[in-house]
Amino acid sequence: MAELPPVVARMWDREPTTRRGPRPRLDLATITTAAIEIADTEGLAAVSMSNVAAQVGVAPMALYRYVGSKDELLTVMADSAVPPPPERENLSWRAYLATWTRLTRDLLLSRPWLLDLRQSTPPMGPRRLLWLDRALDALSGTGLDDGQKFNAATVLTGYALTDATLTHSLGAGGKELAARAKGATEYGEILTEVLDPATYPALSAMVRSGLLRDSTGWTEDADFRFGLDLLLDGIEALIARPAR
Amino acid sequence: MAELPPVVARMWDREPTTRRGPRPRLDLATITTAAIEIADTEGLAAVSMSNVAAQVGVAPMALYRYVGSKDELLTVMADSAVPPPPERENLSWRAYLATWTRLTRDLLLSRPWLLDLRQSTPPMGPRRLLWLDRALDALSGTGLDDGQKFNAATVLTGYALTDATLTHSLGAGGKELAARAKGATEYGEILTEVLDPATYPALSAMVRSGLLRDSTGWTEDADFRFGLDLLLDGIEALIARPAR
DNA sequence: AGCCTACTCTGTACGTCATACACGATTATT
DNA sequence: AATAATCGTGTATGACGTACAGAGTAGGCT
Repeated sequence: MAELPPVVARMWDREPTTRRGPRPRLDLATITTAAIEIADTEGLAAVSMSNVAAQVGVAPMALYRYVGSKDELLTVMADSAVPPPPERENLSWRAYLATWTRLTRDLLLSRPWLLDLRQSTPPMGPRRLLWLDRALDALSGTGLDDGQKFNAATVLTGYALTDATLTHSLGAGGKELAARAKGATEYGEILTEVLDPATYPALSAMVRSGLLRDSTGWTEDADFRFGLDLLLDGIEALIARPAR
Repeated sequence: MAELPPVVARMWDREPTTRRGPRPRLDLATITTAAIEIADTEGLAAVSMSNVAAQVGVAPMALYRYVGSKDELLTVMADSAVPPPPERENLSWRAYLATWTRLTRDLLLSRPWLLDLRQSTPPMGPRRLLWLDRALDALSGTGLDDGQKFNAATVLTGYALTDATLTHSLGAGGKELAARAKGATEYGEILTEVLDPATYPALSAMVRSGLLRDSTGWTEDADFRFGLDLLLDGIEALIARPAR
């Protein structure tokens, strides 16, 4: 019976139940909720130990009774911010994974600070693992082997992440940029300004033909579906293939 | 003629050439190189304005003559750390994009701090855009429209990123974790310990059947190729399709 | 009942960080 | 030669993460 790292133990409520001293006035969930609320409203930068402590009405150092470090808090946040995965109903694997991926992306767009939170460890929280489980489960009747299923889930997660990053950085990030510089500074205009057609032939042709002028048209939902179908087609082809 | 945001102007050497005061003792490139060297050897956390300034032999505040903020420095680093893309030679689009994606992943693994550097703005530096250009160029004979080409490049980038993140977090990140807790704490063992088969049926079955026991076997190169082929198959199918 | 001990929260303190500001030195332009 | 812009430095500020010591609290033991 291996010993769990402390964060993991806390995330899974594996702390010993009977304790000695004064009854704790908080629990990890309250702290996490407060931190998430701050991140939602004021951004990840505003999530400081002081701010979180103030939010739950406690001295900053009190948080360290529940969390080993700020990094741990962020790790827990990254899991707690995730809602339960969608129900399978009686969807085909393909339909299920399509909404699974879409919801992943929507989550990342609704809580963009999750994008800033680089996970330096693989997912180990209950909620993220639940999502993973459901994706694997959806593929269970397909004859894929474990590694293939796992990789498929990885690819879909990655796609949601990339798409969310791009969409968000062209939306909000673009506005930040535009605010910083005086003139009109849409992404496309910057590229037009800067690209030399000789060294960037394909890209500058594309820019000049207008693709990036208005950020709609390639940040649209249709484009997300396009890439998603690409991936699902690939998986489908793999399933149809005899063996590896 | 739009006005460029200051970082962009600096990255593209669009600064006015004749200046008044004393001759600058540095330039952006030296600073960036020094910062990258620190990040390579001591990690991104060691990249502080003080450290970078010390590395180039200058007072911390001097850096602000070349860079508006630390964030800007990181943005420039993220571009400068990228080598030139591979030559097209006479490779098929598929072969080219395969090595293109693989090299992207290899770069991220060799400079893992790039993974920590979340880009809150779309790529605007000369080197990253060069990679983008080459990917688009490789698809130029395929009949895909601009949006499709762009999305294809996005998907491949995202895959490289996801794979690198996973591989890295299971390699180095896993070791960090194991160092923090006393016992043997391989990822698989943690999951075995923590997962309830009732609520995590698919995942716990997979874990118990041994997939994640040794991290080789699904961090291997074969698995990278697997996902990559998945994506390329998808793109190929799209090309073969009559129209959209 | 009463002591011990583990645990909770607080206050203070330290080192690090990004960066604002004012200054003297330097150089191209007038 | 005078002006004005630019460079590098030194100092200062406020925020941050967290180490540490201590005071209060309550369960487990005798």
